[in-house]
Amino acid sequence: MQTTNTTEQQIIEAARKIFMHRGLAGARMQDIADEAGINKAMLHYYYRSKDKLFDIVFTEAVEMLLSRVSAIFTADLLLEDKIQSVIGSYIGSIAENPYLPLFIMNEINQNPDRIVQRFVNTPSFPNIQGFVLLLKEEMEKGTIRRVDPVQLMVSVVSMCVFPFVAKPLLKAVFRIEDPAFAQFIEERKAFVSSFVLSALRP
Amino acid sequence: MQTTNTTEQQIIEAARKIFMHRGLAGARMQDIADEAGINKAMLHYYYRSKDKLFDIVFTEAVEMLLSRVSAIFTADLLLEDKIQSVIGSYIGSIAENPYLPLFIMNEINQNPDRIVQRFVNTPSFPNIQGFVLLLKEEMEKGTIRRVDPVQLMVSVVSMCVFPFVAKPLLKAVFRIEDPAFAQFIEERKAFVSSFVLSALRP
DNA sequence: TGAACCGTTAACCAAATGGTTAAACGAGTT
DNA sequence: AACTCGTTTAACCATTTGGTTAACGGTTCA
Repeated sequence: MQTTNTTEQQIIEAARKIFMHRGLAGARMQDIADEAGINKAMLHYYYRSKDKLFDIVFTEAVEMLLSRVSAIFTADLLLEDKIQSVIGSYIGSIAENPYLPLFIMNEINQNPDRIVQRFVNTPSFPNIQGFVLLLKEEMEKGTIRRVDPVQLMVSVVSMCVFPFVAKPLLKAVFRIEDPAFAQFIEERKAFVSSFVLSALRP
Repeated sequence: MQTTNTTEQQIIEAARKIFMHRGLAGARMQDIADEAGINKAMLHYYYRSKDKLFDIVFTEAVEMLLSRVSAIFTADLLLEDKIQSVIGSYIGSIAENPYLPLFIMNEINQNPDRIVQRFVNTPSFPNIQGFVLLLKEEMEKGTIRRVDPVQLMVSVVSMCVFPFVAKPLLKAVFRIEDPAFAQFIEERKAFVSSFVLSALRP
């Protein structure tokens, strides 16, 4: 993300790129070194081991993803215009880092324990409770249909994130070529928000 | 899946299990051999190389996933009761093989070319066109709201599949423990169908 | 000038890993 | 009993890979 040029930074950036694309098991220390344009020994000089280096990249990635989820569930929306802008910027932010979700999903599945530890001290942990209450209020008032709040939240995230996770498969099944896929994503911003709002009509 | 006991079958079953959990890069031939309870050399005796063995497992998996997607987009539904049963059985079938989607998404991302070749000769390739026409008819008639058919289809698949792909993350974020997660999935069947139907109300 | 220090590198090492091979095994067959 | 032939195994091999080390080079500072 940053553009500093210190060796440490170069290594992290290279590691991020390689780990995100190939995963922990698929990444080679040599590839990371090459990507950073330095000697392999430097990786160990700055970050003792492959696991240590991976942990840094992974933690950072989780942080990034969670802060995005947080943003979407930040209170005082559900006002029709707000939900539109929030979903739009959510999809937009994933589009900037399309490999992030699959990377995280995959590594968490490989080693579910890792995430638990991360969570203990992650500051940007999504505040679910607030949003749930807000939803319940609206249902009480009758402004939206009664639905399970958690199911709803999972659905919104699903619709935003899944297209990126499944991109190559979707491209193949729906015969969408690459410039068209970008447009598909762009259109998706409007679609998802109107779809959700429509489903919530009382 | 099958319960035959021939060595060849045992190997495939073991390979399926290991590859699905660890991916191509993370899987070790020794682990597969151990899982099958045989010598490592047997793997090469029956299936020349790791890649060949992986291809078989992967192709089979894609077949499985696509046939499920196909099923959901098989014509003459959209009748309220039918959509409910189709989505229900779709989610149910994924629940029987919860690692399948993430496995495929991930491996396709690692090597997008693989899927293209597979597709040429896959019999159960989803017939999108028929479903799109059906949707357009209904929109014409005014029985459902006007939406982009592809966006809709992607949304349905997203809502059904994503919870399995993101399971560990969802469990952590929403504090759902394991028995409760199964119930969450069970409830999801009804939720998704009613959510979709509700969103499509004219 | 030269010692101390940090960043950097080439060469090296041990373990892991995919793959091979030659021999052994075992059920038919003659 | 001996021969055949598909199956199985232990031992082995070459390469890859994460990690280490010793030396090199520049900068600082006394």
